[in-house]
Parts: sequence; structure tokens; C-alpha cells
Amino acid sequence: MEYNFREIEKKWQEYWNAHKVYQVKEDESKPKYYVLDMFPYPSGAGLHVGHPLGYIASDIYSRYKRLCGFNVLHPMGYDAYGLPAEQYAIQTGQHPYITTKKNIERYREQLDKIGFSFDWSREVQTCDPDYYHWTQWAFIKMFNSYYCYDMQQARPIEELIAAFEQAGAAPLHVACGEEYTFTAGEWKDKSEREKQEILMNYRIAYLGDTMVNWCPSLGTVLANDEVINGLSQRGGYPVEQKMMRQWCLRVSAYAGRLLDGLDTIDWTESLKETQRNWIGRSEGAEMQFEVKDSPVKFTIFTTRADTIFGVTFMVLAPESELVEALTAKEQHCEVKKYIEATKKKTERERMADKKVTGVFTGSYAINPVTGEAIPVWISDYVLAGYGTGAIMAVPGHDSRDYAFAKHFNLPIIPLIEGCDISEESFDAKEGKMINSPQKGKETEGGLVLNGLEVPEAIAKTKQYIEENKLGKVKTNYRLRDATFSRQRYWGEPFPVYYDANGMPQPVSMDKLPLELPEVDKFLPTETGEPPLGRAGKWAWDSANGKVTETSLIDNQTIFALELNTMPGFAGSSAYYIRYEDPHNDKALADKKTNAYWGNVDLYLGGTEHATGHLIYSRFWNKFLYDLGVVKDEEPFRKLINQGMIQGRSNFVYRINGTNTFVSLNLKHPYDVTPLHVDVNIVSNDILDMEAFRNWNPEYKTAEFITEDGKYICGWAVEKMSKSMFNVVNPDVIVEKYGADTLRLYEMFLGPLEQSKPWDTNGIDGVHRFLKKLVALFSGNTDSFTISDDKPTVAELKSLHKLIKKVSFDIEHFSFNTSVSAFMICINELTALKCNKREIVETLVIVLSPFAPHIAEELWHRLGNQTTIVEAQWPSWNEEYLKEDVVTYAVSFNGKARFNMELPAGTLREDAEKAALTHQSAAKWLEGKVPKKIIVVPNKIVNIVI
RNA sequence: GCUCGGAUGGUGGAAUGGUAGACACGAAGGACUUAAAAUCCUUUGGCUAUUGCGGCUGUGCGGGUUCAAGUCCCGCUCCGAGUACCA
Repeated sequence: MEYNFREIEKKWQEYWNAHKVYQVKEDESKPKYYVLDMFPYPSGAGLHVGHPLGYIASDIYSRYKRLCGFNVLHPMGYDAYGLPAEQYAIQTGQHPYITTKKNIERYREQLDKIGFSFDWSREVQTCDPDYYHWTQWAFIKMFNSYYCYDMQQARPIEELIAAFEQAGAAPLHVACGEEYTFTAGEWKDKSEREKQEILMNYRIAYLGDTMVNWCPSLGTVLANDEVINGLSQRGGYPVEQKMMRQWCLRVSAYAGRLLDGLDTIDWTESLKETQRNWIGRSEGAEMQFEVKDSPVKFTIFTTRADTIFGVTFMVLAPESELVEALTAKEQHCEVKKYIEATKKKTERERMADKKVTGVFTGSYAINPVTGEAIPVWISDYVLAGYGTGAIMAVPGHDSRDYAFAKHFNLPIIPLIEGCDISEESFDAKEGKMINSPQKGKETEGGLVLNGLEVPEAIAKTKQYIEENKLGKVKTNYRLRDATFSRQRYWGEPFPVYYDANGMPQPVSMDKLPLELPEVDKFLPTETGEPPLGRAGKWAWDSANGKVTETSLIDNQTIFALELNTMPGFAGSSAYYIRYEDPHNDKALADKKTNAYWGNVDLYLGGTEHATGHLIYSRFWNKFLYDLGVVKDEEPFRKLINQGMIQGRSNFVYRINGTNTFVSLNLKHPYDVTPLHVDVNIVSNDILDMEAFRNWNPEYKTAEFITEDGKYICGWAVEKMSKSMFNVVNPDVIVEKYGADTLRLYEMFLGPLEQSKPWDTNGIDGVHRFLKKLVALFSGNTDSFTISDDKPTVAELKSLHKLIKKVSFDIEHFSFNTSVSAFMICINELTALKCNKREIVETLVIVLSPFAPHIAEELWHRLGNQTTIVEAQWPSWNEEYLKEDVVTYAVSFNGKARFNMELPAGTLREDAEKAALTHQSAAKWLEGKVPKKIIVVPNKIVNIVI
């Protein structure tokens, strides 16, 4: 029987598809298990060999869990909204839907060839109206909710309105932008528009004037995680700061729960740490400072309350609202100049420019503890968006304050015993406090920190602040609200129109989905509106509840709809819930269905989503949890990050000024230029010279200086990309070796979570394994022969060793060592010439998650009528794994010297005696009496002399 | 700067504190073949030894704990990832 993988794989893929083998339904009789891959964005380039890595791993796990008796949900879909399709549309005029659809088809074709066990009947596409219906629905729910800190959950906005009507706004402990204070009476006197404006301040989805990351080249705003080093993540264009009225999601309200939730889920420590940093909890105190000769008061935030005696100046952010009030007349001009200069700089320039800049306001603040007057400065090293936009500067113990003080010649006071601040500040939170207060400045009943350790001093100062009403203890988060508007076409439309007051109103729920309209061009309008401004019918007829002609807008029944669309993360934030009940037109997912499937048990994807998707969908899920829509508060119970597969580029070396190429090891004497060469015409770093000449007309006449007739290429690890000619397409591998080989080889390449370069060189070894497996039943003949004889102990040992190892490995996602175990087992069975039914039948079940096609083929050849999917994962029998004879390594002073064989179960004393009386022992004992003997059962006897 | 990873042959990588280098690739030699492909066998960390057996050394560097360290602890070096005026 020849290993005809093309025939076998085609046959079974068609069979599985025709018999809907991988479709699942809720089944109360079985425990559920939900395995999910991060769904891909279908790019025009198609899949390269790195993309399926995670899908293969999750597929192995799904198949394994199925064999173990779980009802496994393993769906797949597409994150179909995105910039590349829109950029392409701008260039070519082709509708992004067409591009996206084409790309999806290509992806599907490529995925199908690899033999995944996805339940495609549950496929979702984020650009499908039946899907974004529920994205829009969630948005309206967020619009109609506020966040209550006392109850720690999202609540209907009506409750807040009721509270305002009853008691006004003074004592509310809720998430908001600005803190309002008004009485119930004042609330009632406000106009409808004023009321809406105030409520906007509390909604979880709200319109807000915020500093946004504006990317002029993309013509849109970006979320913080979409900006890297001041450049856009997509395209790498410069990003500037701009004040804009935008839809935002009040993610910050959930900061505490997002942080605490990390302790309840099984993610890698490094990913949790990344999220913790991004959320950025810091515990400190807010302190109020009065201003000399002025009624103005302002608040600062600090985590180092203990350094209050070292404050020598204050700093405001240039954007701070206090700037105006605190600028003295004589400083007006200077301050204005500085603010103007700061505004001109982009975020990137501000970051690149490490120069210390600032300007004095002319005002003095009063230190609430010492009563001293300290100058107030303005500098761009203080950020308006964090804390209160103002700080107390302690140059002795903060490096930024130190640099500022040195530059402007401001005093620096050391507060820690023995610290050296002549060259740099002492930022560590350790040591004994001094100068707190300074000698001779002690006040009656005042705060004294001298002699305390820093943590004690922080605690004591906080207590002092609270007792004397100088401020309050506060926890700050770095996590900002997410900007949710994009000035783009290819995204979910907001289900929102603007009423006669110009205030947004949600479209009624029963009119969803609000479908994306057609436009003539995908560019902004001439007046600078987003592309949806071109949509002729993009207005809302509230009387009839439908989209209608723009020209009819009358602000009575016909209203303007929102022209922005939602960002990429909108559609990917709850897709995993939709898979559970993908065709439900009444709800995102039926409650009972969600109660069965619950959250994702295993989520696989890359780390690049650590501060984007994985924060947003946790937020989104928590919101849905608050609504009672989903059963679990955390969406992803266990998360594995598969590593990236990089490219392995090959180089040829052209001798400068010639068309002659010199082999890697002969290039030293020449002056050469390394050139990328297509990795598909290189095998084991040996160039196919004929193919090279045909590859590019430029090389048609290429000459080679070879080593023994071989041209050896150099290589380097780089990103897998077309321009490096190092892209390896999975289709090519499948065509040449088969899907089973590809699957095994991707797993064999190394640990799942590690990034590694793709190197086709080793694939023969894995392919050989499958050929050996097939050869076991046929030798060189075409027949398939199987023996019904009873297996021998050696055969059973080999098999059970394999079952144990593979079971353990799959549970620990150590797939690379599983593949090794298969190879060892097949080598052993080949040596034993074992083709016994009992052995083979079990072997193929264990192999089936890894190489499902060949396993299925053999399973049927063995006479089984059902698919192997319905088989049962075998358990191993420890009895078979026991050895009769145990080989002990005998060590002297920890150094292994010789081996000896003893019957299994030999007592400790007997093992000692055997080691000492062994014929080789005398040589190593050198006549000495052993001081100590350690016996490790079944393994080692260590003799200390 | 801070945080988190990592460092093992020519290469990818194995190794619950217990004989380091499993498994695979590559390489060298051999068998079969007119030849090639395919397949099979032998060798393969380094040094040294060799008619034989063997010996020494070895997991980035320097210390430590232990009968025993790639693995645990302390201090470095280098590489990678994330994040960054976050007070």
C-alpha cells in the first residue's frame, strides 16, 4: 500500500464534509468544551505557512477532547472589517465587500486543504448585517447604561435619571467624565438638551470631546493600542493629538474589574503582566494645594505622599484648565508663547524631543503640610490626561523633576538618609526619611516622618492627609476610555441619529440592523465629512423607522444619522458568543444556549492582541455579564499564545559588477552583494541553479562559482514577507507532502508558544514517519495486511508508552514532543514487524488528532464503519510500562560511573550492596569506605566517598 | 528607564533536581542500483586515546545551596518581546 496522501486526503475531506461530521449541537448528556482560535482578518495575500500554526494546535486539542467524550465547540469565522480592503477600495474603486468576499473564499480554500474540524455551519463574518446587528445592539445597550461603583456593575440610565430627580447629583459614586453637583430641583429646571448633555457624561457609550490620536494620512482617529511610537499600527503614518467630539466607551469604569479578573483566569503570566501594565493601577493620594494671594485651589495626584517635605515647585500640564487662572499678568506673554509652541509639536516630536522645557506662571502654591510658598511652573512633561494634570515636584526623588530642577536651577532637597543626589535623583522607594520636616522647621502637632522607612512614611502621610482634610487616598488607572469613532466607510454603522437638539438618539432596537449604505467613493467628502457623508439615503425617518433620503432632513421626523463607523475591535469583541447561537435573530445568543456553552475554555492566538482585542472583549463581556446576557464574567478561561513563524530568507552572492554568483563559503576574496533569492527554488540551502536562471530575466545568463558543483546559499531569519522572497505557502506544502505532513511538521518545529523561523528543510523526517507507518502493513507490496495475532509484551509496551506520553503532552500543549513519541513508537514497531490489529487500531486513534486523514484511512481499512471521530481515546495500562529489570546508574560523588541491572522492586539495601560489590565498583572506591549512599528508586545509586 | 521572557551540538530542539544532547534535519561513510530517486545500515558535542577498553571536558559568564544543578538561589553579560515623560 503506497502512501497516496493526495487521494486519501481528498477522499476524507469530502466525506467529513458530506456527512457533516464536525457539526455540533448542545447536548446535555455530554460535558461541553469550547476551543476557539482568534479569527483572521482575510488579507489579500492569503495564508502563509505561519497562519495555520495556532489552528493546527487548536484542532489537535479539539479532536483530542472529542475523543475524550466532550461535546466540543470549535468554530471559525472572519474579522471582515478593516483598513486594507478600504484602502484598496480607495485606490481601485472596488467595493470593500467584493475584495473581502474574494479574500474570504481564498482563505477558506486554503484552510479546507489542511483538514480542520471546524463547524463551518457556525461561521460568522463581522461585516454580515445579521452579525453586526448585535454589535449595534450592544452599543445601544452601552449608550443606555451607566456604571455604578457601589454595585460594581453597569445599570440602566433610567436609574440614574430617577436618582437625579430624587436627590440630585451630589453624592453619587458612579463613573463619569466630570463631577457635577446639582440638586433635584436644579435638575428639574434644566432643559431637555441640558439634561442630555449631563447624561452623556455618565453613559458607558458616550460622545465626548477628547484628545484623540488623529492620523491625517489615514484620515481617521485611532485607539491608543493602534498607535505605536507615535505612528499608526497600520501603515506606519504619523499620528498627532487633536481635540475631537468622538464616540467613546467608558472602559476605564471597568479598570478595577479588568485587573482583578486576571487573577481568575489561566493565561500566561507575561500576558497578564502586559495587561496589568496597560491598566496601570497606582495607589496614591490626591492633595489639595491653595494658591498664594488667590482663591484658586488645585489638586495633584502622587504615589509618593511621603515626599511632601521635598516639594520645591509645582508643575501643570500645558493643556491644564488651571493654566489661565494661575498665570500672573507679568508672565502672560511667556506662558502664551510656551503653550503655542507645545501645541505645534506632534506627539512624536514631543516624545523624540527629550529637552527640558517649561515656563514659570508667576503664581505660588502653598504646601499644605509646611505652609511654604512654592513656585508653579508649566511643562509638557506633565500629561493632562493622567491624574489631575498637575503634580507636586520632588526633584530629590523623581528623575524627571530632577532634570527640570537642574535645568531651571530650582532647589533640590534630599529626603532619604545617605542618598546621593549630586548626579541623579534617588527614585527607589526605600531607606529612612530625613528632612521631613527640616531641622528648625518643626511645627506644633505637625507631620513628622523622620526616621521612618519609606512605606511607613507613605502610609503615615496618607493618614495625615485624610485626618486633616488636605485630600484623599485615591487609586488611579492609566487605562483610558476607548475612542470608538472612525472616519471610515468599511465598518459597522452607528445605530444613532441626531435629534432636533443635535443630541444623539439610538435607533429603536427592532429596526436593527442599520445597514451600511452604498457610497459612490470611499473618500471623505469635499467638506471633510467621513465617507458616509456621501451616502444619499443616509438619514433616519423616525416616523416610519427606516433609513431615508438625506434631502428630506427636517429635524422633526427626518434626522441625520451618524457619519462615523465603528473601529475594528467592535466586531471582534463578542464574536465568540455569537458562535454559540449564530442564526438567532432574537438575541446575540439564547440564554439557555449560552448557559450550556458558557465561556471559551481554550483560546489560541497571538500576543499582539494583548492590549487591544483582549482588553476590549474582556470589557465587552463584563458589560454583557452585567446585563445578564452571558453567564461568565471572563470570556476566555485559558489562553495560549502561539509564537510567530518568521521567514527564513536565502541569499545568493553576486560579485559586484558581474553576473557571477559565488557560493557561500567561497565568497571571502570577492567583493559581493547579497541578494534575496526565492526560498522555493532552494532546498537545504542548495540553490537550484537552473530554476534561478529562469526565476528572473536579469539572471538568465548567471554564472556560478560552486562548491563541488553545488551552490550553497546563505540564510537569515526575517519577517515572512513577499519582498524578502521567503513566503512559504501552505498549499505548496500540502501539494508536495500532504496536509498530515504539514500538520505534524508545524507541530514538530518547536514549542507552540515560541517564535521560530519556518524552515522546510526538516519536513522530510516527518513525511518519512508517515510513510513508515503505511509501510508497516504492506512492506513493499500493494496489499494491506493486518494480523489478528495477540500482541507481544514488547509491542504493548511501545504502544502504552505512546498513549501515556501523547495524553500528557496534549494536556500540556507540548505537541512537538508528541510527534517525537510517534516516531519512536513507529521505529520500535517497525523493528518488531508489528502489524497487529489491536496495536494499530489504538495507534491510529492516538494519531488521529495530529494526522486525521491517514488515521481515518487506516481506521476504515481495519474494517470500522464509523468515522474515527467517534472512537474513544484509549487509556494506558501502567502494568505494561513496568520493567522486569531496572538499569541503575551508579555514581561516585555524583558522577555517573557504571550501570548495573537489578530486578524491578529491589530493596534499597540490596541495591546499595549490589552497587558496592559490583565488579566495577572497586576501581572507583579506591579502597575507601563510603561515607554515605543515596539510592534513588529505579534510577541511581550515588556513593559518596 | 521599567516589566516579562530567553541563552543547550553544524541546525530545529529533548530532559518531574538524578546517566545532558531524546527525536529530527544536515553532514560523512556504506548497502542496493548502469545511474539517479527512493529505501536501509553505521558514525556524528568537543578534546584526547585507540589492536582494545577508555579518559578528560562540556548547557552564556562568575559565585552559592545539594550526595547530585541545564534545572534552585545570588551577582553579571548578551539577545528578544512589551511598555514608556503615568507623578
